[in-house]
Amino acid sequence: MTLDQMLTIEAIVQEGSFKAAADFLHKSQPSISMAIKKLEEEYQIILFSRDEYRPSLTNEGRIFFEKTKLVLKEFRELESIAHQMTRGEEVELRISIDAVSPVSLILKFLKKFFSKHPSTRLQLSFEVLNGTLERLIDGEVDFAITPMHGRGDWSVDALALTKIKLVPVMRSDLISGEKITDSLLRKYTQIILADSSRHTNKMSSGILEGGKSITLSEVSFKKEMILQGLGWGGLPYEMVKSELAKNILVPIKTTLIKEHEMEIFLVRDPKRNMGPVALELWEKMSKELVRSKKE
Amino acid sequence: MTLDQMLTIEAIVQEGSFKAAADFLHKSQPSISMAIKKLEEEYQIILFSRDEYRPSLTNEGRIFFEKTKLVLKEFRELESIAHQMTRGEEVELRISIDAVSPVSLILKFLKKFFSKHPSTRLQLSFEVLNGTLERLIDGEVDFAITPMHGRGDWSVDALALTKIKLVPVMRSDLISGEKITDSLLRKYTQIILADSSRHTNKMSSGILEGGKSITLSEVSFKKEMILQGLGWGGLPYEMVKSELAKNILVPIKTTLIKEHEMEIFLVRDPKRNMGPVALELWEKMSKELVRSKKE
DNA sequence: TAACTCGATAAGTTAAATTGATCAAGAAAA
DNA sequence: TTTTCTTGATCAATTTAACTTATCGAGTTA
Repeated sequence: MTLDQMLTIEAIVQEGSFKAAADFLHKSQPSISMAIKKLEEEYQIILFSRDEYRPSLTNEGRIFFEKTKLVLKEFRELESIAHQMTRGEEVELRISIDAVSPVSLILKFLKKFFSKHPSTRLQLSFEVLNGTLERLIDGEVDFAITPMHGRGDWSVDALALTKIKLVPVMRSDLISGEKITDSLLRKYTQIILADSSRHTNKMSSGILEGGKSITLSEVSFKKEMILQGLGWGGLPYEMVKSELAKNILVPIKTTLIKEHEMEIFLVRDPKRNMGPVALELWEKMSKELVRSKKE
Repeated sequence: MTLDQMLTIEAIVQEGSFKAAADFLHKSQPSISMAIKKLEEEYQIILFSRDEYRPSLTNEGRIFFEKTKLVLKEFRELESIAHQMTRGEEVELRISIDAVSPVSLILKFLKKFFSKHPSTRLQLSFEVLNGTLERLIDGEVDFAITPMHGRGDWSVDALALTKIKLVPVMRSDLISGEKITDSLLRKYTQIILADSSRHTNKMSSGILEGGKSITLSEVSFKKEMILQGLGWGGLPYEMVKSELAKNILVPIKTTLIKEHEMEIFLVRDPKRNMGPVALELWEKMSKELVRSKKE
């Protein structure tokens, strides 16, 4: 069975006769007859009844054709993807986002951007610390959105998007007005996000030496644990803004642990060539996100 | 793009090299190289990277192959259906059931039967009066389960399955102990099931001449309307058993309108040849349904 | 009845797939 | 290290298949 045979069946059903199907497919009539005959011989079934003047699907032919339509549907989608690739358009764009990034801001932009590129599928993954850049270097994603953690040993193109404030917080009722010191903090558990990289060196950021700590992999879990009073840890300001205003959480400021700003970058691998959609994303992202920062 | 090319990609990915794929597909290595080369030229994309010792899917190749797998999945299902047809097994069996039939009894049997034939799909349709037989004669279904309405002008094979009692009923509070006569009945609306046939002569059964009537196409609606007191009409005894016992509905017996028994037949078109599954159904249905009638 | 349609068939042509042989390059084994 | 094996690309020769033209009988339309 070949795709040509399936297309032939479809053409016959659509056009109503072998000859008309031949014209439709720019082939000769015997070619159509042969294609169907071979298919019928292969499975020893009769697909079309030729008893009457107009050919009609037999019972088995009808069932066969129903399934054939599904195969052709998938096939045409594959063809469409292939043609999109021919034009150089990306079929999918994969972006790895670090957990501390201003996710809602970024998602808002991405949603708008990809609504203009409906044939390019966005695939997001969320990583922690080195995980984002590792995925970029490994070629698993096309872009990373992440802080750079001051290290320049990655050979990547980075584009500053926005700044976030990382605030160490804990529940206000845990300390009840007491002054927070490093030694006090050591009594409580520090909730730490685990570096999600797999083969580059694991790194850490803002860890208080000598204290108890719990490591986990999801920033939403981290916030939840801090809110439950299970410990303290750094979270993006935007994420804890309302809890700080309501005094549920309080910012921590000691000699070792304090809030600090981080620059979030859009990062790409210069060794890999970007398609037109990726290029447009790269250019629009800086403009639009800078503008939205002003608003 | 051909199916062979898709199968070739799959074989390369699966076997890990062009040569291994060639062996797997019982072809020569240049044949594999050519198949991929042609595909790559057609869409001007590179599917496999040959830079390293082992070939690996490129980024585009990976996306292409992901969709290819879906096409092949549908294709193999079609092949499976075709092979099933080669063996003579029915892929689907369509049965048209008349609304007055003991549906739950029949469905119970069919469920059991088709659980033993998982590759044969059951397709049921519900019709009224001549609709079932018309669909059989038109070749739209393989079997009809229906009463025969005494007419022998259908050239079909019929197998008596079971008997049902058709009881004319109405709401008890509408008549409040009054004796039911034909003239009394004419004051109320008769709820009639419409014959669902499309081109043979419409027929009717048990209609009281000279009375008001409403015609509808669903037996469940008919029961609902009678229960709501909107009129009277005949319903299968099994369907109104509990309402009769609770005296919500009462049976009607006049000179013209009274309960009568109907034989339900399994009917097939002798002109059409049955596959093995249909044959088994034909044979088992009489035995099993007769047995279950005794129970 | 004549002109036209339908699809099947046969013979001849053409295009395509396939193969075997060979090559250079990389990997594995001695 | 050298040898041997395996990787895929390439070329020419062969085989296979697909396709076309011409023709047929049967059924339809004017």
